[in-house]
Order: sequence, then structure tokens, then C-alpha cells
Amino acid sequence: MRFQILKRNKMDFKNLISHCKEYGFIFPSSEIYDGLSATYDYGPNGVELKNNIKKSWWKSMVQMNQNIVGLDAAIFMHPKTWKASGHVDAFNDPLIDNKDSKKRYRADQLIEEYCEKIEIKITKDVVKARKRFGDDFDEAQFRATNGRIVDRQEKIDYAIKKMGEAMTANNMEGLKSLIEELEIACPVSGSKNWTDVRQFNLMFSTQLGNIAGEEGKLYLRPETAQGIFVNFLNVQKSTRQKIPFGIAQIGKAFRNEIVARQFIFRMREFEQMEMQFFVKPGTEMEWYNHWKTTRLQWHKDMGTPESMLRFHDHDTLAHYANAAADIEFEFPFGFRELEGIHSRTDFDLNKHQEFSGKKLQYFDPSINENYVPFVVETSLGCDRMFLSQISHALQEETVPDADGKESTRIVMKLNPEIAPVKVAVLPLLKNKEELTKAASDVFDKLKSKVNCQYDEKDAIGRRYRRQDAIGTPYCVTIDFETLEDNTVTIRDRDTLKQERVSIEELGNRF
RNA sequence: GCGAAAGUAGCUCAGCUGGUAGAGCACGACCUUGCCAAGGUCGGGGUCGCGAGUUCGAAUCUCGUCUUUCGCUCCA
Repeated sequence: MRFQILKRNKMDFKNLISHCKEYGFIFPSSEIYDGLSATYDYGPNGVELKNNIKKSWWKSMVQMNQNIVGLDAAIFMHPKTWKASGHVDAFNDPLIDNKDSKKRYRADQLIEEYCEKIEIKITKDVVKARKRFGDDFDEAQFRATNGRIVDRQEKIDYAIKKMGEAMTANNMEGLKSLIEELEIACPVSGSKNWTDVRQFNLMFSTQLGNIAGEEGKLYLRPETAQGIFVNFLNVQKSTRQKIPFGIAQIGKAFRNEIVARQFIFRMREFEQMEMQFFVKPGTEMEWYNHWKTTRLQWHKDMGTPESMLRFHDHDTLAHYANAAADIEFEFPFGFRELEGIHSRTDFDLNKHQEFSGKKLQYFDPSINENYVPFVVETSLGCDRMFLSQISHALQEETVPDADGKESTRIVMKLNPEIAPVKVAVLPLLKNKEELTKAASDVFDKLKSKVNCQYDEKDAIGRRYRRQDAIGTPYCVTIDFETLEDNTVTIRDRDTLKQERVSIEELGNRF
């Protein structure tokens, strides 16, 4: 065969990022202002690909399952939601880094450790004194009168008092100056070269006048799941679902990561595709395993190479989970989490019952009993899915050119279902009006069915390559034979083979 | 947050012993062009990431800053 693929290489990460920008998939956000750290915009081809990924996911979860229904909850939620979920308390630590050892500590813990060390010294003195004085030893009096102990105790009291003041006032500078004042050194490097103390807040917050008399601090949701949990009964009752059933949602979430990196892999603003599956308590492991295999199969069906996927079962579990696994994908920077499958127990619904005072129970007619369902969650990062598809699909191939010499082509071997452009319609030549007219007619016929592109600029080979670069699976070429018998050629992106079909048949294919 | 490298045209990059910028591809027009990155002619486009300093003069030297990549760190 003439059009043979001679060699194939994966693109490296840098080239992948360049390619995404050059071909309108992903742009750095606010680029004319030097960009904004770890924030990206999806360009014309990117938004098509991303929308197609979302469509495929939604179809496989909601459309294909009678017992899974959709939801689109607001990004803002009542602040109590995040108290109930544990997000407010779990992430409020003042952190400080030692510049020499590069170790990170909780500032309050450093100060407490400092106090403990002094306390140990005091205890040693006390123990010694007890040995010396025997039964007559009066510890309280000794502590109150021994000069060295009194000094040390004063230090502890001072540190505890100051720390308490700074913590209640949220005074980070105060904590830092206290650490400096107490001359606390890093246990690893021994140096006193500290960064500023920073409050690590996972959630972005904003202000809303007043909510139920409390301070109006609103958070941007750090996960979409809570919108599903608080709507659990609304959805169940309005759709008459019986357990087991699921609620699916696609939406933005926001996390104030200290380090957001690796292109669109970890962003502060990102999109999740989540499904919470409500089951009868005691059956959760069965469903957990069901969704593990079902979700892995979906990734394979999407065309992700099996060798680039693997499970990672969690050894240590989050506060809400009794089993958890990740589906990991081999990104250009290694195997990383793509999707999480968690058995969340009844933790979330219980918490919301407790904080809201409303019952979130399900009456199970099969056993005539009320219970709080257990939840199995599948949570897929939409942007990560996007990156996984681009990174396995984008390849550099060596193929023969018109003269039989080697030339390279950059091709994105996306699953046709998610490709931004499905069909490109190309007249063989630009200057023959019969051809461009016939091609326009074909284009008009197809455009209402699928996303297609018309292109007449440059030589035909170059136009094929342009479509390869954005992953268009099929190129339809209108040539002189078309004018005679109403047939066109369909060129396959991956094999480079061409097939001649009638225009009617072409219309039926898409 | 720490360390390293990088930032010059839409893209990939060259220029960096200081003398106000180049190439290839891309883009626009015209001509040639009958299936896998075609050829020709002409043309548009850059205050060299941003700010300051040294200097008669800075893309080039110095400092600061922003952004990105890599390695640590972090990641309920």
C-alpha cells in the first residue's frame, strides 16, 4: 500500500501543550495580562472536545441507566452545607514552611511542641528533686519556688497565651512573630529561617449580605457531591426512584490548592462529572465493586489504551469513606488519579440530617423500613479526562509523502465520538468552480447532522494534515468523478485509506 | 512554598564578547497546481513577558516581578 505508517511516537508534554494552543484547544487564561496561574480557557476545538466528552459520559450514565437521573445544582450553597460536610473544619490550619529544610508545619503545632519540650525539662527537674527530698517533697511548692522552673513555666504560659490570642484573632503575622520571638527552630534543619504563616483554606469564599442572621460568608463549592446529597429526597420523590438509584451531575468546583500545576491536570477551577449511587446499607461493597468495573470499562470503551489505565486502592481512607479506589491514567508525567470511586457510607446524609434537622431517609417498601441510604460515588475530573484523551491520542507519525520520501504528520487519534470535527469536506481543487460548488452542497447536507468543516485552501495533502492535527476522523473529498456519478471519497484518519461511496450513502453514515 | 530551566512574529526557534531584530512554518493577494505537509511573486505582522538599574546606547549585563515547564512539597 502506498500510504503506510512507518513510525509512530508519542508527543512529549511540552509539545502537547503547544499543540493545544496552536490548534485552538486550550489557551492560558488572561494571556494578554501574563496569564493567571493554573487557569486555562478552552478554545474552539477544546470546547467541542470537552462538550463531547461530557455528552458521552452523560449518555453512558443517565441515558443508558433507567435508575440514574440528572441534576444541576447551584455552585453557591448554604454555608451550613460545608460545616456539615466537614470542609470548614478540616481545612483551617495555619501553615509555615522552613526555607532550609523545605518542611511544612502547622504553626500552632510548632508552638505546642516548643511548650512540650520545656514541660519535659521541668518534669526532669521535678523528678530529680523528688529523688533528693524523698517523702517530704512538696511538688507544688517546689514548682512555685524553684527559680529555673518558674522561668520556664512563665515561658510556657506566655507562649500559650500569645498563641491563643493570635489564633482567635486569625492573626497570622502574630503567629509568625511569636515563633521568631520564641526562637523556635526547625526540627529537621535546625534553622530559624521561616516563611510567613499562611492560612490554608481549601475553599474560596465570597460575601453575601446576611444569611439567617449569621455572617454572610459564602463558599464556592469544593465538590459537586453535596449538591446531590442535599437534593437527595427532592430527586427521589419527584422521580419516584427506588433504591438502588443514582444522581448524576456535571459542574464546576473550586479548590484553593497551594500548588496547582501540570497544565489542566490540577486547576483551582475545574469541572467534575459525578454520580452518587444510593444503596441499601450492607450492600455498598457489592455496588462499590460494580461501579469500579463499570467505570473502568467505560474508559476502555472510550478508546483509552488498557495499558495506560490501572486501579489504585486506597490504604488510608478519608473520614467519610469505608472503601476507595482511583482509576489512574498514565499521563505524560506518570500515573495519576483520573477518576475516584468511593464508598462514602451514610456519612454525608447523616451529617446533613444532623445539621439541617430534616430527615433524609428512604422508606424501603421491600422491608417496610426507613433508613439512611449508603452512597457509592464515582467522581471523574472532566479536565483530566480531556487531558487523558489528548495525551494518548496525540501522536507523531512518519508516512511517505507524494514523492515517496519520509514526512511526518501529527495526528490526534481521538475516538470519533468525541472528535471536535467529525467530517471535513474538501474539494480536490480550489479553482474549479464545479468542484467547490459540489463540495458546498455536500457540506450543506452534512452540517445539520454533525459538526463538519469546509476547507478549500491549500493543496489537498496539507488539508488532510490540518484535519489530522485536530483529530477529524473522516475527510470527504469531492473530485471530478463526483461530477459524473455523485460519488465521493472518504479518507480515514488512522489508516489513510480511501473509500468511494455515493453522496446518498455518505448522508446515511452520519 | 523551595530549587532548576525557560519566556523574542500566530507557532517552533535563531540572534545574547551591548550598536533599536531574523529564519522556517502560519497569515493575506495573485499566478501555477488532478489525492497525503506543492512552486513562484508580492505583502501584513514583533517597543524581544513586565518593571527598574548600569550605559552615549540593552533582546543581550544587573536586580526585581509575573507566567510556564521540571524536581521536591501538598493533594479530605
